[in-house]
Amino acid sequence: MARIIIVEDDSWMREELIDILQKEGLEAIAMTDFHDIALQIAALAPDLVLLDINLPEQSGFDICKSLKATGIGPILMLTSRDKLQDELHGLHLGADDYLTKPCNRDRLLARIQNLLRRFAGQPGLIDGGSFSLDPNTFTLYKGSQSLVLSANEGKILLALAQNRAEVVSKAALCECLWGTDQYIDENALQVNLTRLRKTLRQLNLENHIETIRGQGYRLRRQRKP
Amino acid sequence: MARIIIVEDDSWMREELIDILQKEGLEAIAMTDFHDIALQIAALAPDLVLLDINLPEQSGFDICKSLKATGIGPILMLTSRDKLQDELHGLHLGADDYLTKPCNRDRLLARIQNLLRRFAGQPGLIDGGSFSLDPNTFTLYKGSQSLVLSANEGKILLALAQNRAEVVSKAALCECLWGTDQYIDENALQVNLTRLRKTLRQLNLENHIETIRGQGYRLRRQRKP
DNA sequence: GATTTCCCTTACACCATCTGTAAGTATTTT
DNA sequence: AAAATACTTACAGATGGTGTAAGGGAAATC
Repeated sequence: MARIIIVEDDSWMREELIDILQKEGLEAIAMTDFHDIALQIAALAPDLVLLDINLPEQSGFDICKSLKATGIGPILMLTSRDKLQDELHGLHLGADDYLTKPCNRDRLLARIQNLLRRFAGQPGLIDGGSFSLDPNTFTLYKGSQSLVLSANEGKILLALAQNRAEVVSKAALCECLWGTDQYIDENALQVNLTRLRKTLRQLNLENHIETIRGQGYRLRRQRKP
Repeated sequence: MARIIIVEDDSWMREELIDILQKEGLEAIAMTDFHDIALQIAALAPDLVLLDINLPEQSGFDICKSLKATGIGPILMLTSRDKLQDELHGLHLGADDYLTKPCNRDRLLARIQNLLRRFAGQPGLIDGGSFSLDPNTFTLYKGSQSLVLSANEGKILLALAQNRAEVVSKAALCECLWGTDQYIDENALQVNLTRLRKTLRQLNLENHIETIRGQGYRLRRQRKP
C-alpha cells in the first residue's frame, strides 16, 4: 500500500484529501507546516508527497527543495488556480507534477497513480552492458533503438542482467518464469531462450547470452565499457 | 527528428557528443557557455537539453534553473563521477535525469530516448470529466483504478474527450479510426463504440457516452466537477 | 571414432486479444 | 404501424505469446 504524506494547513482541505486518499486504499498521513518538516517527512519514507505551496511558515517550494535534497520520491504540488502563473516557475524547479486547487478528485488520484507508477520503477534501467532494460515494462534499449520484450523474454533477460557476468542456472531461470510451485520443462525454457536470442538479434545483439554447459547461462561481458 | 542542445565547454567531449547523437539521427546543436544562454536555448525549442554541470561562466545548475523557469523540456545533466556526491542535491532540484562522465555511449542514448519518450506525452493526461486518459498509451484512469484500452477504443474515447460536451459526428470518429483514405463502415464504428462502452463499465463509467440521434456522440458532462 | 549427453532449432497446436462483417434486436421518430 | 436509426451479439480471420514434441547439432566421454 502506498504511503502518501499530505502537507496542508487548511484543515478543511486536509480532511478532504485524507478522505479521498483513504477511500482509495492509500495510506494517508497529514502534517501541518512546521520547522524541519522535511526531515520528519523523509523519516517516514513516503511513496509520494502531496505538498501545498501556500503555507504560513515557509513556502512549499522550500520544503520541496529540502525534500529533493534528501532524495525523497515524487512530489505533487498543489496550488490555487489564481496564483498559478506566479508560482509555476517555482514548481518546475522541484516538483514532479503540480495541480491547481480546487481539483477534481479523480484527476488528483490519476496524477497520484501516475506518479507512483512512474517512480515505482526506480532506480530505473538495468544496465546490461551493451544494452539497457526497463525491468517494469521489459523495454529493451540499445542506442536509439528500443523494443518491448514479451513477458517470458523479459523475465529471462532481467534475471541474466541482474547477475551480469555470473552464471544463472536453468533451475533459477525456470523459477523466474514460472515460480517455485510450478515446474514446466527445461525444454520450454530452452525454447524461450532461443526466442529471446532471436529477438536480441533484431537489435544486433548477437552472441550476448553465453551457454555454460551443464551449469546454465550468463550474459557475455560487453565489448566496450 | 528530435532536437537536442548540448551545453559543454570541453571541445573534445563536445565533438564526441555531437558525433554520438548525429549518428543516431538526432539533431544535435552544441553551445558553449555564455551569458543569457538559457534564453537562447529556449528560443531553439529543443526536445532535450544535455547540460554539463562544470562550466566556467556559471554553474550548470543555474542554467538548469533558468531553463526550467522558461518551461523548457527535459534536461539531462552530465557530471564527473568524482564530483557526483557534491552536486547530486543540485541535480535533483532541476534536472530530469543525470549521468556521470565518462559515460557509456549506449547508456547515454538510452537515457536520452527515455527522456524523450517520457516528455513526448506532455502536456499529459486528457481530462474526461470523471476520468482521465493518457493519449499516448490509451491508459484510462479513474480513481486509483486504471486499464489500457485497445487502439480503437482509445481513439474513439480520445476524440470524444478532446471535444468534451461537444457532439462528435460519426464521420469524424470514423476518420479517427481509419483515416480519410479508407472508409470502412459506420456499423464497424458502432461495434467499436459498444465495445468501448462495455470496457468503460469495468471502471463503473456507465452512460458516459451519449447518443445524439442523427448527429453523433458526445461525452456526458461529469456529475461533480 | 562411436556413443552418450546436453543443447539448439523448428514446426505445431492452443489460447487470448483485437478486429471487421453480418445478421438480428431494440429504440426512437414519423 | 412503419420506417429510420441505434444497438447487441455471434462469427471468423489475424496476430502474438506460449508449451509441447520431435529431430538436428555440438560437445564431452568412453
